[in-house]
Amino acid sequence: MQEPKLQEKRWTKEVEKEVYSEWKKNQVYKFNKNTKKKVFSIDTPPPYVNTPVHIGQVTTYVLMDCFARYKRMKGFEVLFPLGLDRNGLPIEIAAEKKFKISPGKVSREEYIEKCRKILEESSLASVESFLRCGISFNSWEIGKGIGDIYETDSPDYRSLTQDTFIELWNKGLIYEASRINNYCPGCRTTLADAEVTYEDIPTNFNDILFKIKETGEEIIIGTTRPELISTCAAVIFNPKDDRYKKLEGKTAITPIYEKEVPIMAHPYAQLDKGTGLVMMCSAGDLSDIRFFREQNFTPVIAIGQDGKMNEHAGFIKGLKVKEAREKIIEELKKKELIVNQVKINHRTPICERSKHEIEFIEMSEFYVKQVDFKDDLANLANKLNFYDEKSREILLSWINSVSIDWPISRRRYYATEVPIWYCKNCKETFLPKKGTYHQPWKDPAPVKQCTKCKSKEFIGETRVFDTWFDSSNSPLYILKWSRDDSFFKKNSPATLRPQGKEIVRTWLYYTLLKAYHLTGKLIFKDAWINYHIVDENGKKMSKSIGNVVDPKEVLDKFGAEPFRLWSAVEGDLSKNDNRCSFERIEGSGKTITKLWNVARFISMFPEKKAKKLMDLDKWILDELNDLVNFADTHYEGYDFHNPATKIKHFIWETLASHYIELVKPRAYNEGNKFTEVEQASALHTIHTCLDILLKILAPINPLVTYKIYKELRKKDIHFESFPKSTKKEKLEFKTAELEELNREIWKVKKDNSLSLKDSIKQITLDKKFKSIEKDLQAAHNIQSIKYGKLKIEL
RNA sequence: GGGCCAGUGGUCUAGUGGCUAUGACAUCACCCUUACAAGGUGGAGGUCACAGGUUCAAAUCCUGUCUGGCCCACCA
Repeated sequence: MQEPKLQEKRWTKEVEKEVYSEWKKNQVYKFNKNTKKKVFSIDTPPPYVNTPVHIGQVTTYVLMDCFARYKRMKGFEVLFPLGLDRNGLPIEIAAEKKFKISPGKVSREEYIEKCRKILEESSLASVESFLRCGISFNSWEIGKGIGDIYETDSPDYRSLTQDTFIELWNKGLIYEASRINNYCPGCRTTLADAEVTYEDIPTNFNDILFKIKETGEEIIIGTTRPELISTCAAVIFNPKDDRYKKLEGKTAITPIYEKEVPIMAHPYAQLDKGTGLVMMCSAGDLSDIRFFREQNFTPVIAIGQDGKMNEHAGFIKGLKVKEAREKIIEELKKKELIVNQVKINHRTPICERSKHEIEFIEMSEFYVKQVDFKDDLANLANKLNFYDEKSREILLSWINSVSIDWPISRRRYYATEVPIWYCKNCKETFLPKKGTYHQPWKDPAPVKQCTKCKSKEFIGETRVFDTWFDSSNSPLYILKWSRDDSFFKKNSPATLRPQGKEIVRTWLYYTLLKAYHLTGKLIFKDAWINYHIVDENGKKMSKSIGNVVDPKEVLDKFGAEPFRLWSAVEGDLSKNDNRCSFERIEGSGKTITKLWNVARFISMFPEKKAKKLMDLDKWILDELNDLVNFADTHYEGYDFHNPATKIKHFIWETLASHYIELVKPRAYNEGNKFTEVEQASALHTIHTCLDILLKILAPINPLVTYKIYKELRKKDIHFESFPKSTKKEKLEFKTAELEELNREIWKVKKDNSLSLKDSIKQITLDKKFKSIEKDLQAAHNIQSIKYGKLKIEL
């Protein structure tokens, strides 16, 4: 026996800092491009830099780190880069707020400059929580190398985005068209359907009087959008609706505007909704748009890009949509044209980001074809492995619902520019060469002279890309598509895409779509879709409720290891939301302490080679072997929850309470009651146990296992290989039986107010325990043992 | 409107037909036991959301209801 090799009495945050700082300094997880090992690649979600990192986000990165570390121990070279998302609206909005600017009022250069100012301040502050959690990203340095931190607004990344555009353009998969689109007045830009959500918003349902031109009779039409009466192009009723059959072919006159419109039968009108009569306006909602396309009506757009009514709206011109609605209702009331008004909850499309109500406005945008490829995409979705399987449905139902192509151009500034120039004279389009970053609004055109009309003047495109057009490149970027062909060829598809379920319809879908267009294949094999960390009461964390937990607070209070263990133990994030409870995180800390103490205890004993193993030692190694198997198969399927729960139980119960208590006397061997061979078996086994335990726990708790292993073995545990299972031993007794026996003895002593070290005169045991009788006798201080039905005599 | 998932002691949770329903946290009582009071032992606490059905047997299977969460939808 000696002094414990682990000096510190407990695991602390200070030791954590020592460990992760050392990893960062020595770049231990750097990606080796020339490796001979198989590559396991993780297409990590780039966090948005301008919002503080959320506890849920950190939890998902911790789990990704578990995957990465496990794969390293299984002999893979792991590509695990950190990306930072820096494009798009939130940055612009922050800049507008802080510097009181808006597009149009300042030059584009100045506007972009202000965005960069905002980005400088946000810098890498958000990354610190990742570092403190011991996450094994390949690099903590920003760079272009494989595995380095990348930024989505770097010229390197943006040029790749432009390259994908050029390639898709050349393949004929992109076209420009003028269509009615989702438009967010708050963000002042077109949105794709994927960026629109719905909310029930209370609004008035107004019954309005229209006149029939031919007969002079009045009809009643219900609508939530009276401000759009000026754009009404038809009145419809359901073909099965007998009430209105007589109106077929007649003409209705719209109130106030006095416009004559046809009345027709059409299945869009539902019998039981409102009065059964519907006024079809251009762009009141999506069904209107479809109707106009189908009927070949020319839409009249009454709402401008500023979200205000335009000249088509007549007397309500210049008013914002909501004001216009109030104004026209007032006017209709004055003329006694409203016969009824009811408050209803109307399912209203809103912008996912700014929460403004969506309007439908016609604009010219670039589109990526997707409607024609729905079947191919569904096939692809069926080939992708989903963890958990039920998440596949989210993607499939989204693909199924896609009805228009993907509008990718936006009228904003801080984003990747659409790389096109136009001949000023004949409007011929010119795309640049791939490989460099282009800013057509300020850079000269890639050609000197128009190939068609010989003009020498060009206009650069001013529009930019949807941020999803950028984000959906991430796997192409990290695998060096179009940059390092041999690397891409060797390592594509990527292994894993981990991401939140709420961005299945955007990030996951668009990534698959783009990679399919560009490569014809799946771009990753596995998709691990995570649910959310919610607050203690199961409510979603949100800024407005004020229940968002800052990961720094958790790390300051409890440290990384309790947090990491909690992340794994708390629940399976691929199946359910998990609740964030400080009490539970703190509780996990006790397990870390227990582990530390077990290791400290074992470190007091010298290591010995065992000539022969005792049955008790065989038993614990067997138990651990089961645990190795269990962990290995579950880790393989990205399940760390079930193994973590079992490992925790093993540490507290099987190992600490039962095995160590029983083996102690033989390990100490005071008074030489045991032979040298028997003692050696104990000393060998406790060290072997600790080794294996540390290794299976290393992916989950890298800092503490690293430290212990380093102190005892002088090696980096994370580059050891994952333990392999061995043959099962044949033992007379089962684990549950042994544990029950111990409990029974402890209970009898306790009931008789004896100390645990007090002796027992005689015990009668089942014969199956014969092979470990010496250990039982010593541990429980038994004077004599007989065999038969259990009986304890004090 | 359609679909999916869930409902188990105060809280969270395991349990897909079979002993007295698992475990954790919290709570209460007792105990310094040669690594660990950030420990140990023991106790209290549940009509398994509700109603009906299938079965020798139901937390578990079926039907319906209620509640919560999510996804989709052309609801004026």
